[in-house]
Amino acid sequence: MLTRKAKYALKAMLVLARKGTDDPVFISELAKASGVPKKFLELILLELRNAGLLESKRGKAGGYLLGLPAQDIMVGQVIRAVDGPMAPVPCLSKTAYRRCDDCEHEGECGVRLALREAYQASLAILERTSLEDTLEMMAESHDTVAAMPMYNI
Amino acid sequence: MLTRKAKYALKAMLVLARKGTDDPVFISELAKASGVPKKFLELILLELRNAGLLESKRGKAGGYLLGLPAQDIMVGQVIRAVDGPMAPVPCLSKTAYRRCDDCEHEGECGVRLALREAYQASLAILERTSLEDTLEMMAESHDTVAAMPMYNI
DNA sequence: ATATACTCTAGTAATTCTATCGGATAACTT
DNA sequence: AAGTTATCCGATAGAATTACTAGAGTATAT
Repeated sequence: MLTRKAKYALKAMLVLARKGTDDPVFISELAKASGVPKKFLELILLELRNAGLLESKRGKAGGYLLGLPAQDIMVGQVIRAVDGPMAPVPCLSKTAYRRCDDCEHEGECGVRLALREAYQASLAILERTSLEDTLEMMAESHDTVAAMPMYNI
Repeated sequence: MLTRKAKYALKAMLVLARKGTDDPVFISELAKASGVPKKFLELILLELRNAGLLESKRGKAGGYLLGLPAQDIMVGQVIRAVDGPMAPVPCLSKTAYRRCDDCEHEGECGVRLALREAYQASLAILERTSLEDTLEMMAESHDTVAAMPMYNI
């Protein structure tokens, strides 16, 4: 399960991506728009900024804005920035590889092999789905709903 | 990240699958073979049994054995049995669907759409990869290692 | 009977998650 | 220069989850 933190991060990033402006947005505004507790969001935005996904401006008229174009920020990057590595076992992680302390022959580790393909498939998609792509899916799904016949007039 | 519990569950199930016998195996034996703390394993095996993936025999000469043929037990089932639903957000879960309390229009929820494909891809693989398949992969990877030229004679 | 092995309910220490507090720092305004 | 506004950041705290462990109970083979 995704942590609340990662969920909040995605929400906030999507709000910023949809806004599409070059003017920074206040945390308070983002908090309201995304429904995330302001103080918690502060923390999250800071982490996203330290990961290079956001830029910030301090002082009056400060706030946050995307650090890259929305099509260059991948869903996987956002999750990884706040939740850490996504791999089901450390020995499958690309960004934070670590040997499992409990298995001696990694090459033949059943758990690793059982999860490997599933993880790779999921990762491939998370690493090529951008915020922009997500916005498009949102627009489409909205159209779909709107295009559905209204029987209950 | 997979919990240790799920990892232990997979390990134990794989030991049983490899054994391939119809005689029950002691928890203590299983604990030694899989490197899982015995008391903890007890708990895990019980859950796997309650999920129908294992059968048990009580009393002297008791123990555990697979409840189904190894090709009919899927990696995803094992994980779900001990860790609960695998979906990144409850509104994507097939087995434990729940509306997210924080998003009102589910159809247009960005988080849901951002994760949907990746989750489906991963799930599809976890639900069609059996213990038997995993054993085969283990054997293959073992062969591969063994077949590698030995330069350091 | 009795020894053996699973069953099952609690409990617990450690860690992680989900925030919140409060003050420091930066920048804009007047 | 002073005041206002907003981010920065370290510390903290309660709740939930994880990873076990204890111990009493129950079934079964011999």
